Amino acid sequence: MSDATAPNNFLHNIIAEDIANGKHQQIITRFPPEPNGYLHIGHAKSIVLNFSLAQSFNGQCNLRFDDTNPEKESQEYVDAIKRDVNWLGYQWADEVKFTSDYFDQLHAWAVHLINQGLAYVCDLSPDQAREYRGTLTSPGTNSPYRDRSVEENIALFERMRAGEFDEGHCALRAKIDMASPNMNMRDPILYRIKKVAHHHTGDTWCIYPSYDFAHGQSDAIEGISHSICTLEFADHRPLYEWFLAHLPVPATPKQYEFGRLNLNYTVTSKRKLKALVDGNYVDGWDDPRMPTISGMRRRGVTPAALRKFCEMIGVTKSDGVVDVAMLEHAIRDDLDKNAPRAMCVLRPLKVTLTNLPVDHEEWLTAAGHPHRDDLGQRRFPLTQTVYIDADDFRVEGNKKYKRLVLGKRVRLRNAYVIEADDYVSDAHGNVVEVKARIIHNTIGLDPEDGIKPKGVIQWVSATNHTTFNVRLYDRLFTCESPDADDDYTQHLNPESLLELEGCVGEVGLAEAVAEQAYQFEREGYFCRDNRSETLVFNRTIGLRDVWENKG
RNA sequence: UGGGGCGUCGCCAAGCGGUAAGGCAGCGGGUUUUGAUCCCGCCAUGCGUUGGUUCGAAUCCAGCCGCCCCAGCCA
Repeated sequence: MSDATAPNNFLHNIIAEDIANGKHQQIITRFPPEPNGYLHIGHAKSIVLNFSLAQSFNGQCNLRFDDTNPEKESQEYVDAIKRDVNWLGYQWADEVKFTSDYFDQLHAWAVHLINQGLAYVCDLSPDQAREYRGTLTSPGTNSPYRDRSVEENIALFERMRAGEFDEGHCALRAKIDMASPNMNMRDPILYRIKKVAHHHTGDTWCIYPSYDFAHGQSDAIEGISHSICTLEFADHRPLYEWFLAHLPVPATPKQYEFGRLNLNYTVTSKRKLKALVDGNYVDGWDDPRMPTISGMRRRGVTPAALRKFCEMIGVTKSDGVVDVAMLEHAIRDDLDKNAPRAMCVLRPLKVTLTNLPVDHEEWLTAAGHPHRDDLGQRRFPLTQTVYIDADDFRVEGNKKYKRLVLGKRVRLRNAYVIEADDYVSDAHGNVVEVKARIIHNTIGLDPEDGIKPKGVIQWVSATNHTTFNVRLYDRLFTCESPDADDDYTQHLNPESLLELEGCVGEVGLAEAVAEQAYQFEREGYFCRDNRSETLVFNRTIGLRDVWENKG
């Protein structure tokens, strides 16, 4: 990444020290999603963290699918995740890895533990196991199957693998300490029976390793130097280390935890996002209102903006809630610098320029971007009738209103200053047409009579333009912390999507490429939708607007 | 009432014993053919709290208080 900086977070410091004191020469990190849903902005934080850390130290970052639970996983998610990581701007080292690639090794290590007398097949049902586990404040009780002989355990585990038992009939557990104050050490499950086909290994297995039994060892197999995960796994670290200490693993990776991202006004729980999709509250995982990477992409958010945001928020172990305003800032910051400008009228109001002939067609040019010559120029025609936004005309103005007012002047952006002389209204009193005059010799110049316009408004030729629909998005939730409420759907914003039809823009917009950002001047940033057959623009985000904020 | 983690400006976050960076938001002003951008200025005598150590503490020690996570054969 050209914008890859060296964010100095505590993990960066730890790695720098490990290199300085010779503990590691080669830094290898990994991003290990379970393919059970689409990636969201919380994953983006982890992706940027893992890849940028590796880049900072000339190391590598692997992409490993933590696919130990075939019931929830699918190839669709695998494909989507790879696409999203690449789109964010990262390329993993070597080929994509799967925890399921290590199932043979993991199984052999399970047998190793049994042979060491450190694992046993337990016949307790899930319910019974819960009772034996004890509670947060009281120790558990040893399973009655805990002292089976090595031979019996080997035989039973082999029968589990062979499919002789039903799901839930038994499980392989580590023999650690049922009285441990750390719940994870109370004889955790190593393997459970799941007679489910796996998206990557098919029906080769009917027993699958648990997250705990698979993760650290997979890290060891890949030579991961720093295994970074979120805070809720901190309690698993002793177990992670226990496996590495009791197994003949090729390396000893270290686990470090950081605080996951929380964003106000949005949900970042994969479960809840899936419910929004399944409940048809949104138009799929890539609905532009979703905080998923694919949703933000479709909305028009750029990879650079997301990376910038991730660097802005930092990485610590404290769990806070980041203000979406920070995300919005990162998006505007990138788009302002890179999006070519164009004029677009969302709610067209006809303006007849009475002192121009009916067939007038004057081609004007404007810079593609106010500060970037490399973005070229654009051309559009000025004709006798043009459209301006209905909000940009008032019969009566006031000191604050800086647009067109009857009897007053305003500048048509990139064109002439005009003065409104009259207007036409319909039966309901709505203004349907404005009659105005151009002030001659005002392109690039102030009126010769010294009467300057108060403001500038965008416009589009009424006879030569591009017509399209525009989707205006607002935040999906009206409450600041929808994630905190199980009944979060009650906080859904009924006005999160407003589709405008018959919007008009510069002629050049007809060739807009999907996902390519534009700034529609005075309105905001938009990009052509990447799914619609017809011409549709999604509003990524509006311009920062002091006027609006003050009502 | 067990274990783990965290508490610095409205939000995020530097700081690691020498007298509180930065960003976001906000406020005030300047430039501007986008009420945008850009530019300038303002914004924590105080770092959860109470004591202690020290010439000196956000930083060290002790005690409180508050918040988050853990009792899936989920990850």
